[in-house]
Amino acid sequence: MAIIDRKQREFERREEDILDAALLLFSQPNWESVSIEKVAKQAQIGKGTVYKHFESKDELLFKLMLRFYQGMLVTLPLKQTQSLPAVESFKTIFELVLQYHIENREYRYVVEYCGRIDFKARAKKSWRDAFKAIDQSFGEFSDPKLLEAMEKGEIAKRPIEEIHVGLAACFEGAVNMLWASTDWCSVGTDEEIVERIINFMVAGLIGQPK
Amino acid sequence: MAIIDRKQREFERREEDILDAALLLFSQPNWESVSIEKVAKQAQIGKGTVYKHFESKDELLFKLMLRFYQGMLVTLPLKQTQSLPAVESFKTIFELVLQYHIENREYRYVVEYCGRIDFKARAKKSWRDAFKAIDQSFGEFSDPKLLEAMEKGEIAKRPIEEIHVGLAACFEGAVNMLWASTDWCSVGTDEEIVERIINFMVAGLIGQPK
DNA sequence: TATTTTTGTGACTGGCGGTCATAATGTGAC
DNA sequence: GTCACATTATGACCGCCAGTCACAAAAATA
Repeated sequence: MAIIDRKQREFERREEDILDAALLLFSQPNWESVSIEKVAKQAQIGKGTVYKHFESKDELLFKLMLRFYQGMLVTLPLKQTQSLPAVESFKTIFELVLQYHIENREYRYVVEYCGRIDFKARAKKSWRDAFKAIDQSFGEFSDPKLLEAMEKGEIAKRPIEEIHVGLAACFEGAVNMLWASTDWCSVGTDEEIVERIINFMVAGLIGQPK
Repeated sequence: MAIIDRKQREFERREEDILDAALLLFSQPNWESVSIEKVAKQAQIGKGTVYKHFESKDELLFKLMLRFYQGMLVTLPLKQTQSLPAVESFKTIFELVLQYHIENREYRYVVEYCGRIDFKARAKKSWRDAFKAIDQSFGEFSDPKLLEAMEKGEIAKRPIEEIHVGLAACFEGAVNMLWASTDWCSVGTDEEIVERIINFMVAGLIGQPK
């Protein structure tokens, strides 16, 4: 048993090694031309071995994306915002999430790749489920706060889905902006973008009194 | 001269033919596996001929994307919204733009492809300029309305960039949602998404009184 | 040590984007 | 009509990649 455990651990450690090597290469602008063979070389193993751990390049990228979002979920509840008024609390969370994206910019190509329409379309059911679980975590984290804030009249009363969809769209667009900004027509520094987006999101969050 | 003109026209017509053939193939879910050779076959010409018109597959896709946005610019001013109050006018425009995306769903893979971080990173200067010009058209179309609405107190006074960034992010996220919805965990029908997003955007547009 | 099982490997396959020598076509002088 | 020349179209070819698989190396077991 102890042997199986050790082997198991070694196997998993190697998986982490591959992921680390892959992220190192996939964080470079030329990431599209990074082949599995190069990842294998970086991890100092053979190409075939990579396929013992990940059944496709897509799965390797998907696992990296999962690591990114799980890391985000971990950092979120650390900052205690209970004592703040709801709107301030959400503002802090928005800032945290956007900041996390800025600080973990090395994942940008990977995360964007996994957000592509056709990546999603060919994603296996288990991947969709993993993704849904993350979405759900966010919902569980924020929905009680939202409902309470509506009850207290701090934000306009309306179907919670409206806020979900609005914030999700805004986040997605904002992240794309932050991650692409250096390469494309810049729309300002990261800080400027964050500040502007957050003001806009807060306004959308509060909503208009009926 | 007349001959050059005719040849020129024929050449351009063939370019349109290639673009049409390409869109037909690139609008299918398997678009990623569509090679230039298949596009050529669809257009009933040789592979090399395609490269006489477009210096790379990227350029072909870029030209298609331009067609999409130019089409959008054309449809926008058709709907006269001058007489409406600013907020209602913007609401109508939001709806028009989102509707245009829904109705021209066949461009979704192409437009998404050209929005990728690394596509933008390797884009030639002339492509960036073409894109900037489109952005500018949107600005010229909406900025006067925005400033007037601020003056009249219909929306909160603040730097116009805040609205730009917020709306742009929201649009981008919303479009992604609409275009991916069928393939991914659905967040509602197109109509529901549009309605929710628009409410959110309007709230963000109006902003909070200081 | 000998045998079996597990794990690691890189040569190989089919298919891609892009190139380029060559073929096909069109043009204008005579 | 024909011929020399210019223009345009072509697909065989190159280097490269994702993924496979027959086999080699290593580890476990006897």
